[in-house]
Amino acid sequence: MQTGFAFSKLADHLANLAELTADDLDLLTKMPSTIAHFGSHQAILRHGDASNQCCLLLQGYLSWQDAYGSEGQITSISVPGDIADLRTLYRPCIDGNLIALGPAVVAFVPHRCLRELSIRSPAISRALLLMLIGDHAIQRNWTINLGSRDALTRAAHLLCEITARLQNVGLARDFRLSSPFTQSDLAAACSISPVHANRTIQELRRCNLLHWHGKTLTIPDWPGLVRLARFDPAYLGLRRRDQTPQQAQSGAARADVVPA
Amino acid sequence: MQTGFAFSKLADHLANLAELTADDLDLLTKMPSTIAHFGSHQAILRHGDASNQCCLLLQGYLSWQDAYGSEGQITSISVPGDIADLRTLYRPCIDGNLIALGPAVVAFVPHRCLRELSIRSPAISRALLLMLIGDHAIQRNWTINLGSRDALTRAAHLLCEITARLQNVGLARDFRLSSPFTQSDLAAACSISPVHANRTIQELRRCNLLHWHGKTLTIPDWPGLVRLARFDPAYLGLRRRDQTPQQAQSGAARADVVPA
DNA sequence: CGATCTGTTGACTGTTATCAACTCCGGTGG
DNA sequence: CCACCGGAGTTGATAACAGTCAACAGATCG
Repeated sequence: MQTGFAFSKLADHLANLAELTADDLDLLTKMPSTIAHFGSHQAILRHGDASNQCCLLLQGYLSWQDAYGSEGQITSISVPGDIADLRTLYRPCIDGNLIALGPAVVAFVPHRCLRELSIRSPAISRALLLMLIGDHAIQRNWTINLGSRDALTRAAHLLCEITARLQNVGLARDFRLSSPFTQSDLAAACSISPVHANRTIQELRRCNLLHWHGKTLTIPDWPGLVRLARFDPAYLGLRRRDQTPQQAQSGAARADVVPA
Repeated sequence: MQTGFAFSKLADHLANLAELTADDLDLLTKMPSTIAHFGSHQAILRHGDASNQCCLLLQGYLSWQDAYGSEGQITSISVPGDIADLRTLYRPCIDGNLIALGPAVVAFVPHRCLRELSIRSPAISRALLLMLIGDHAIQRNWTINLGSRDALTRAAHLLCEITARLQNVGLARDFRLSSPFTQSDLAAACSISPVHANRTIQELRRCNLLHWHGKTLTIPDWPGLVRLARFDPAYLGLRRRDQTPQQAQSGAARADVVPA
């Protein structure tokens, strides 16, 4: 399903939300954009900025933080194929700081182009709207995560979410994902202290649910992690288009989840 | 700004999001709906339900909870004029439980009618989209609230948000609001235990930031509460259409906020 | 090859959860 | 009219989870 052009991850993501035709994909390839590279913890957008373009993530991870000093709370994370600031297409104000977690490659697309694209392709217009709704559902799930889980299950749930979203765009198929972010980043996303994040990760390692060495992270026991986190991917709202063996395994794992 | 018909609060809300003409308001008054009353802690929608209508709140409060047993985490609260399940208009699946906090009056409007309305009035279509984006922003703010504040400031921030949103539709202008919900409800919304919620409320009372007797709640020192909670209403995304004395006071209070 | 960032560990503190008992209030039925 | 009942609010004692401080080890990079 790798289409080989810069927006292939975005195409995967959109195709998981709505039925896209070859014409729709063709329109995507012709979309003009500016490619930019960012270093770890570099700010891409800052609170109060004006914006007339969207930030499409091609490689790496981005995070929204409410403060860009040292350890501002992370309110969401973007993976490749995401449009991190899609909402600015509809309300062009930046109420947070968009920070790269590790090196990242992004494509800036003018709002104007996305609006033209929406007019020419109802399917893409619909997919963008569903992407917005999906972001909302993810945000609601973060509220649940912070509100009703302890540090261990919170971290486990976050890892499940990131992995599932990566698999959605063809990454992390073997439960091995690049992890350029630091333990402090994980702490900021789970709202725990960096020290406690460290101990939490050690606990996950001890349970053989996580290997994290250097900049690679592997999940040796996906069903186990899913069970611990009580992770149910339904909220991601994906059509689960291409059922690969890995996704079948993930599906089987889901059946293992103990009902709340 | 009370227009005197059933949807007046919705009209207020929409008008705060986009410029509405007399024709737009006229279309609203003609919208068919079914009125229903719900008792305290009664479920309006349940996880997994199918839905072909939206639930517009006329009176009272609604909450989304992830479990409807006893004390499931509350992920958001609706005030009059809100369409609690607006997202089902775009993706018709219910991923949570919609519960009344105290007695509530709602109007059910078929999705079909809202879609026709959107087609006939671009302004209302736009306002609905901005309402969705606004809900998203509120959700993001709940993530921040749970992630970066302690019990006292969390409760204070929630009170500020509810008050500001009520004022947005012409309620609680004198910082006196009906509070049919229990301390346990507040606890579920702040993700603290009911016992600790009680102690937190007492602390707010001791600081003269809150009077809560019976089913009425008053805020004697709005600037003080805003300062404690570091509440900045900007995220609500309102056009702040009708500047009343009370709202002017609120604006002055906002200037008092200590920068983060 | 030192500077700096990240990860790791131990000791201590503090906020919040949990448990249990009790009060207060509004309603309900005898 | 009163006794009773259940839900909500209140209080104290104790325990668990997580935050903070401080020091050090290891890696990475100029």
